[in-house]
Amino acid sequence: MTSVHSPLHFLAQVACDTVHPPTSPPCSPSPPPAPSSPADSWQSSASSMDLHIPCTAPDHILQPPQMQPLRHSTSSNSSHTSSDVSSPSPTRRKTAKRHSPDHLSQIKFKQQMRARRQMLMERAMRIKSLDNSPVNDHQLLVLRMVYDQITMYPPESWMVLLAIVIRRAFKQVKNWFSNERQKNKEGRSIRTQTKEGDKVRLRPMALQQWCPEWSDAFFEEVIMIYDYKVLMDLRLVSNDS
DNA sequence: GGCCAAGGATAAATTAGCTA
DNA sequence: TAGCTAATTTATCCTTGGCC
Repeated sequence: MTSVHSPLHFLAQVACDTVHPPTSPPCSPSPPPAPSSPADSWQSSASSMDLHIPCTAPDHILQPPQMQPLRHSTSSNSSHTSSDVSSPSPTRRKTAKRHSPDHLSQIKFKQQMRARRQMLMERAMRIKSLDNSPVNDHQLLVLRMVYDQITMYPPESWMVLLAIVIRRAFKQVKNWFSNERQKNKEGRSIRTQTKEGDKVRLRPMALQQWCPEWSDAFFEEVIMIYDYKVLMDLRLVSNDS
C-alpha cells in the first residue's frame, strides 16, 4: 500500500513552505502565527505544485473561522475568554498583570485556535455517512497514509480535519484508527508536541524528515494536498480502464 | 508535595453486518 | 460459513485538578 504515497515527502515540503514562508527557515520553530486561512493556503499550495487545481477550493474545504466572541465553555481547559484579553473587568483591572505583546499574541492565538477547532468540530459532526459503510478507495488511501506515515494516534483536532477532508463521519474516522491499531501495531512513534501544544505520537519519518514541529495548519496542508493527489490518481485510473 | 477522585485515552474483547 | 471490517462495550492506565 505504498505505491501512491511515495511522493509525500515532496507534498509535505510544499505544505511546509506554505505554512512557513521562505523568508523564515522551513519548519523551524517560530512564534505561533495566526491560524492561516485554509482556503488561502489551498491556493498557495496548489500553485506550488504545478497542478491544475481549481482557483477556488471545493465547498467542503475548510473555511476560515468566523471569530465570534467566545462564550463561556463548560470545558475545563477553556477558562479564558475574549474578555480576558481585550477588556478586563473592573474588578480584575487592579490585579491584572501587564502582559508583553508576545504573551498577548499567544493568548489570542489560543483563543482563535479554540474557536476554530470548535467550528471545525461542528462542521465534522454535520457529516453524515452510512453506518457500517466501508471506507472507499479514496478515503482508505488518505487514512492509511496518515496512519503509516504520520501518526497512529492522531489527536482529535486532526481527526476532525481528516473527517472533513475525506467526508466521513468523525466517529467513523476515530473508529477506523482504533481498529487499525488493533490490526496493525507495526512501527514506532515518537512523543512530541504540536505547535498548538497538543501531545502527539508521530512517526519518526514524519518528525525527522518532513517537519520537526507539526501543527494543525501543517497537517491540514498535507492531507489536503494528498487528498487532491489521490483524487487525481484515481480519476486517471478510472479513465484508463 | 502527597493523596484521591474524576475524566479521558487506549487496548482488548466482543458483536453485528456484509460478501465471497 | 468463514473472513473481513465497522462499531460497541469494558477494563485499565494516565493525566489533571482539588483538597489538605
